[in-house]
Amino acid sequence: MATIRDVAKLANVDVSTVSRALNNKENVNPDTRNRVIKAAEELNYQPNILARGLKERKTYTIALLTPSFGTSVFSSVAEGVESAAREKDYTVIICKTDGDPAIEAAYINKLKNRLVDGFISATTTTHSYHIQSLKSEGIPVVLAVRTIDNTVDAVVLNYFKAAYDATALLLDRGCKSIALINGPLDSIPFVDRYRGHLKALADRGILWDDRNIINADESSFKNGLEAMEQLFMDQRSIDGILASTDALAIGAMRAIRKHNLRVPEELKLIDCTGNPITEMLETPLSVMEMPGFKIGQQAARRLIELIEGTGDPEPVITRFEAEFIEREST
Amino acid sequence: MATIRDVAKLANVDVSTVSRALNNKENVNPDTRNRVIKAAEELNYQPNILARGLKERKTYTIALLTPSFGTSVFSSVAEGVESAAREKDYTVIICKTDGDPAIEAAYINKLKNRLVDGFISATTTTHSYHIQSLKSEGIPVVLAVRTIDNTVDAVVLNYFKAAYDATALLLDRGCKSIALINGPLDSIPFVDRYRGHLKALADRGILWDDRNIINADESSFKNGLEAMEQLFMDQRSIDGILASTDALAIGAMRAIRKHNLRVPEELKLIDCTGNPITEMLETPLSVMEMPGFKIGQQAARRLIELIEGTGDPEPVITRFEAEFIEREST
DNA sequence: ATGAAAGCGCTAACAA
DNA sequence: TTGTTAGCGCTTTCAT
Repeated sequence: MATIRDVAKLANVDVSTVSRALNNKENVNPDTRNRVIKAAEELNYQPNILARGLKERKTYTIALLTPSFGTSVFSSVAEGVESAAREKDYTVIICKTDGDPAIEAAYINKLKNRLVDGFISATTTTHSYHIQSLKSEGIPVVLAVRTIDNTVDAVVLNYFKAAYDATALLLDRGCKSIALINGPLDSIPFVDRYRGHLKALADRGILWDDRNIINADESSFKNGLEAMEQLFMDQRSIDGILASTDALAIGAMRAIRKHNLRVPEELKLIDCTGNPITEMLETPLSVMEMPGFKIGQQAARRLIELIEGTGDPEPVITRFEAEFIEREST
Repeated sequence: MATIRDVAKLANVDVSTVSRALNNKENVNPDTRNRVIKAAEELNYQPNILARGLKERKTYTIALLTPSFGTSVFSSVAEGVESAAREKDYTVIICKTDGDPAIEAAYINKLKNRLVDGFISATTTTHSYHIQSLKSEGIPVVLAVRTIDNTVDAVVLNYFKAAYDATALLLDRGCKSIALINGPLDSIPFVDRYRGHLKALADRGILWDDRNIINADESSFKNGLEAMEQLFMDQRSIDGILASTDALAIGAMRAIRKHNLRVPEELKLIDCTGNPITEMLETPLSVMEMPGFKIGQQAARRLIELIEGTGDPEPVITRFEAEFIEREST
């Protein structure tokens, strides 16, 4: 593996000149620069990123903290992060935390010491202690999917509007009694959806029934299924469902199928996340699609701005809008 | 951020002693070691991995080359890799290649220069040039999901047996005419499944109909759907389907649903991959489950063996067996 | 415009 | 057992 020294020798200059030439610094004779570049090419020289990082105190790598990759919006977010990072010639380290604060803390503690230049935290969970402390140590962080407060950069969906619009749409389609299958209210995205749903109802002068709103402990298939079963048990004639996430929606669909209700004739459902999988189900779901890829991409771009000191030094919260995609559940 | 020097100063020893004490080397006085450890803790000292890597020519980082994370077995593989790597205190860099050899080559070229200690290539595609060249440069590589040949380490499923057993099972359940919806035959896993399927048929003395075997260009939802439509168009009375991957199976189910066939009464289906999502579908699929997580885990463990020079120096191909999980499609 | 030299934080060979 | 020292490959003052 060729080092800067080999290039210097071949080009008949000092290593410092090679460094200058290859990094497009001022004050290097065009001829010399060309000679250096040619030598570098000839030797297929690749700078040692460790050595450079040690000197520059910069690694051109970022860490992505995320609970999992599987069938959730986080896989799209991860793909977006990777894509934007690669564009800028950054590399991304994955840190699967299972949503466990201890694993998150261990990762942060290990990596912040000069193995990464910054962190993206993509999660819906609520604890924020480690993120805050990172922030206070001056290490660049950006949140994806959720916000904490206005002091830390974040890239999220306009959850409020997505839920508002979905509810309004269900109403427009003639639904008389709509239920919300939501996640835990200790997470801002779920709170916002809850509020959006209620506001849409209120704006139409509809009184809501608390029993039609289920804030499950967890956004999972099982919880979606159970929530729907509970709705059935209550014997009320729900004809519209707003599900906050894919897992919740898919779980609900399973219960609906078991009870032999026809979708969308007897019951309409809108899913507020809409990963690609929702298109492939036996009953393709109508969704307010959350652009996970774009969110990841923007989070990475913003993080790199923060790292490189370009762009707005003040925290910025970017909100994407969901797009309604009508399929067969409405 | 505390450096080794700070620790040395606090413990009143030389930096080399600190290094020895913290790395559990021989020949260090227990008292001194304790003093050093205490000082390190007090300062929350974390060794600078770049500096150590520069010296040791080792980064404790591995690269995972994979086409995508979304709804495919690769997300499980990635989770397995991350898990095993974290256990050994390694870190993993994700390299999403979209299956594009050029992106793969770019990643390899960038990272092999001392940013990673080795590579895991998780893909089903067929080209292997870059992997071979890595191997020939003496850089540790392990394949996951597919094999190339016996010269490079790999962790795979026993695809042959999975397809054989699934076919036999369908036959045992009374299917008279079974179709195989498979991926492209330039990929070893698909070839093996093809052979397993045929062998099971042959062992029962069943003549197969070539029209019942569809080797799609790509393992996608769309191809699964189209394959199934084609099977319907041929007007033959298929009563069993063996689908090689989730996407293919889910696509097939969509077509089956459209044609209003009852599953499993009129048509039984076994999916040969079985990611968690297949459990959540409206018709939960019976699967020969491919343990993606375990495969990723084992690939990472083997790679670390290779990196650290422990374990068998000869290439080893590990084959996991699929497990039949009966759900509602059989 | 170029070279000499220091130093990033660590490990390890050698000396004491 | 511990300290001294060199050096990993690079960037960047400071001289020239």
